[in-house]
Amino acid sequence: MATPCTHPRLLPLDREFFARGPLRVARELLGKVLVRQSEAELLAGRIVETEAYLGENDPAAHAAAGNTARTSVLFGPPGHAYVYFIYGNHYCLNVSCEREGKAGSVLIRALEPICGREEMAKARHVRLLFPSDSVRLTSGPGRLAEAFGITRARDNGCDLTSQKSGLWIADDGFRAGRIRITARIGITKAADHRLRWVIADNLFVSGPRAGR
DNA sequence: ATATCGATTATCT
DNA sequence: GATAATCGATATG
Repeated sequence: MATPCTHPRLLPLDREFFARGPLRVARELLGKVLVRQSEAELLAGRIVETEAYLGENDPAAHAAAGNTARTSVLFGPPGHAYVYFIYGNHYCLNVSCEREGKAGSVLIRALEPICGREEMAKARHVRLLFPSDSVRLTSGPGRLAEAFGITRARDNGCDLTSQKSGLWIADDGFRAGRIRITARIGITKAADHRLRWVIADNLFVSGPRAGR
């Protein structure tokens, strides 16, 4: 049996939180909690790694292609999920920011599991034999999406400021300690800007040198 | 420890 | 037709 989740209230952030520039939102999202609630399960993970995508003038951003069927959520109101499919295998989750009409988003790159580890392990096809195995649940954008059952069909465009969507971002009072800012990972265009925020020394941060 | 590669498909040129 | 905001496996130092 999975251990029950006992945690302070997980109330959603308000829309104004997201109605700011992606740099600010990327920084402020560190330490917040991504929550998935369905009839079957309650999943929660603390955000430990984010990246800012700046909108139409950022060559690395999907919004650089303009407002298309794929990217329309990015041009909509803030606080909504932009989910895209990549490399024929993986989904990734962004939150839209800025005011409606202006693109800009934050990619959620890694979480530290808070509750629902057993369910996440099942979704990820991972066996939790040692404590260190939990790193592979949510360390990386594709991994966390799989752990939370996030797909484009299910979640693209959903309101991350509402519990009714079943997927939201909460503040449980935790405040991130030391923070590091680095270049973004896995991109070829505009790769020289420091637009990635991580909680220093957190084992669940993705990429090399994050611990094992 | 780093490097390289295959998977597999939506989207854009 | 090429590429991509990734991951897991395999090879090599």
